[in-house]
Amino acid sequence: MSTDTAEDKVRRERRETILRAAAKVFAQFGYFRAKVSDVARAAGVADGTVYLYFRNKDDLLTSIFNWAMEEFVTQAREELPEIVDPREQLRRFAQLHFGLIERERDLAIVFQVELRHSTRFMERFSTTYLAEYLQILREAIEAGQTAGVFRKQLNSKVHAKFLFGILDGMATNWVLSRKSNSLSSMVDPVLELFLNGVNERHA
Amino acid sequence: MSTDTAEDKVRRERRETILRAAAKVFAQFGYFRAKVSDVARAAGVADGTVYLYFRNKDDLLTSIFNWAMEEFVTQAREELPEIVDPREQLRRFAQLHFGLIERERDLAIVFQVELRHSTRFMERFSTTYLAEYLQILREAIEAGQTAGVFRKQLNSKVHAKFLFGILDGMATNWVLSRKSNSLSSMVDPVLELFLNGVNERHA
Amino acid sequence: MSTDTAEDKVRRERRETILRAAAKVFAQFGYFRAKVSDVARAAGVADGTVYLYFRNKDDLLTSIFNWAMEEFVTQAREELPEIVDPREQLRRFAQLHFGLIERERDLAIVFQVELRHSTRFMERFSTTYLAEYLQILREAIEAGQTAGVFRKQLNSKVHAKFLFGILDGMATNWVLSRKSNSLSSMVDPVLELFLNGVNERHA
Amino acid sequence: MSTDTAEDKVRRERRETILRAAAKVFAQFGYFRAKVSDVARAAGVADGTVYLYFRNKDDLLTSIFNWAMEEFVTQAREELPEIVDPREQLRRFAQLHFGLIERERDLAIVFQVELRHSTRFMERFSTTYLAEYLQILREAIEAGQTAGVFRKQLNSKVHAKFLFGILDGMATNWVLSRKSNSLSSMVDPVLELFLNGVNERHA
DNA sequence: TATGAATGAGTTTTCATTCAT
DNA sequence: TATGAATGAAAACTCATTCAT
Repeated sequence: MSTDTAEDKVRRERRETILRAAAKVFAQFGYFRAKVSDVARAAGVADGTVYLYFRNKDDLLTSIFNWAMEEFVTQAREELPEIVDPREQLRRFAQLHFGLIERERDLAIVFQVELRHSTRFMERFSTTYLAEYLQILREAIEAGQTAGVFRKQLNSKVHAKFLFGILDGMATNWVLSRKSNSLSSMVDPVLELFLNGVNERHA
Repeated sequence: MSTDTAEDKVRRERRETILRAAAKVFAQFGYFRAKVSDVARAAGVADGTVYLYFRNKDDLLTSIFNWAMEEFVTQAREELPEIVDPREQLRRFAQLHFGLIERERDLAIVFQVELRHSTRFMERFSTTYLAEYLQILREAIEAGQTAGVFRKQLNSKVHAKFLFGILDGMATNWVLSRKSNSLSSMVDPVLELFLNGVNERHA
Repeated sequence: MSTDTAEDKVRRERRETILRAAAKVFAQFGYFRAKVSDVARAAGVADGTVYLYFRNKDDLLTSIFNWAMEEFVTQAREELPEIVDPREQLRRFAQLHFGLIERERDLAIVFQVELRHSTRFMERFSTTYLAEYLQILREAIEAGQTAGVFRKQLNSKVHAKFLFGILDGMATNWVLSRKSNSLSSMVDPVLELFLNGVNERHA
Repeated sequence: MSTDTAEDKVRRERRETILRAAAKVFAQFGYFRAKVSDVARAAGVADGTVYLYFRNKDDLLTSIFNWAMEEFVTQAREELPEIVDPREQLRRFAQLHFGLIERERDLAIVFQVELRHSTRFMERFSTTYLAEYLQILREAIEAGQTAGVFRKQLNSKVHAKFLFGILDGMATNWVLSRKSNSLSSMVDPVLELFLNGVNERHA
């Protein structure tokens, strides 16, 4: 407790300021076209200050990634267990996913677009957060199979990937399209499609 | 016709050599990390020669994009009309999509990963080829609705996007994952899911 | 006198702490590669504190230089007059020189290596301390000539430079070599050579 | 033969132009204060061109070092065997040393001053060229001992170091002093001192 | 048409120094 | 006096593009 001083707080806040500025600038220009000095200016600090909080330009990207993923996975792990119906779990999961994307558009652009061209990020993503993401989906699907609402013979791992693919693809589309009609409003149609696809009645 | 001399042919072939080299190099290093001289070396020509066939580095990317999209759309426009069942049209469409991705892995990496971080490309893609892609899907869906095999009340435009989202997302996953179990083999499960989702029986 | 308060003493001591830290750090990394913050850390003070005692990084180097030279020249000026034989004066001088180098290895590295690349330092060194150093040697040589133990026709100024050149060169070698067998033990062989070279018997 | 084309020659000459420019600029400003763009300007080429011939700034320094040392050692190895009297061999060696220093003042400044603060260079120098330099001196001294003109009991290795120390020290002094009265003219006095010091008559 | 050496604009990163606390 | 976070100037190095051959 006593270790979290006022100075620590100031430090944490400034770090987040720079991180949000980086997300904004990377979202606007793309990671490679963005200059560190753009980030600094957007954060209202001197160029050198960025390097007091982050090792280098690359570390900014990594940190955005970790920040966003942790927020999402933590939230999902907290909320979902409270929901009984597996179908509603999946719906809630999609809402969380799309909600975060909508709330943090800059982060989302970076995440959906900029991070994808880095093998390193993608490998790390695949083995850590994505694995966790898919695991959460899989648990819900298997719960649904156990509960008799999803067809038993479908491969929960494959269908978890399907659902991720759909949600991720739509997120990318939304992020890349200017018009920006609500992404959240797509949750119900998408889930309807998916749930129809896996529904027990259609064995 | 008579203007398409042997020299023109040589020129066209060398252009394609460079383009394939660019796809390979961009796929390996990423667009921004790839050097024009890497492309030149991979193509077996001098650095300057690249500029005799392409305006600049950016033009290489644009050209890869157009080349790949044209091949795909042309093929789809040719083959699909010959298929009667709208469900088989969709399946064939997915096969074409995944087949191209598998056959031209370098192109696919560039297309799925590198092109995505360019707003300019994505805007252009959205308004031209993607529009055409979605239009093809939409026509098949509407044909299915007319034929009474797909639910009438579903929004053909939205569901075309769904299917694109799923296919595109899976293509990205396949491209980014090392393991590379067949992508084509996923066509049937994916289509099963989608067709179940839109099937008339599940109104 | 009464102005030399306890506070002054604290100040003087802290100044020396920083100076020794600077010598150590410069010796280890070289002046240009050494950071002021390295010096501060080695001295156990904050970066800013260094600037309360020294104008800038350069002033640290200048101050090391003056400190070392003053100690040496003062000592030589005190001890040598008490020695009668000019040959023993030269021997004692060499002992003082090598003894200081051995005792203050960090200072010596800075002095022998780091200071040499600065024209400014070397000019200042040449016109002040080196001049004094050579003057001391010259006086001993001339005393030897008067006493009839050194050849009269040799140029005392030139031979003072010779001896400095030998001693300085050996000091540099010792400083740069890892092995570090005693430098002091070289005093006698060196002096034997030099004294043979200038001995009256070989006119 | 046929491999040394006109292009190779142009390349070699341009490399040397840049190397000489680097020596000049490093000599004037010191290695750390000199900018690569200063070197480029002095050589009459663009900044980037420097990097077509040298890996980095450091490589410029290394290359100056190798160039100078190779020229000296080669020349010494060629000329000395033709001289019979070991005393004249030493004298000729000193003339070559001082002659090179005088002829290539920029190189000499870099060599005597700039290179000395680099542990890396000094280690390399000590184990390669300096070792060869000392070996040449040692052979001459031992030849003198065999011929009965130098005292047998003196340690040839130690005295080779002495002579190097004297010559190197004088070279450094000459290089650092503006006045620049001839360095070559010091060869005879220095050698007189040294030869007197090692002369057989003074056992 | 093909070449590849030369160019020089552009960007990340470091670190001496300052100054509010 | 002491601190150390913030500053921003400065420089090495890269690489897309040009152009003389």
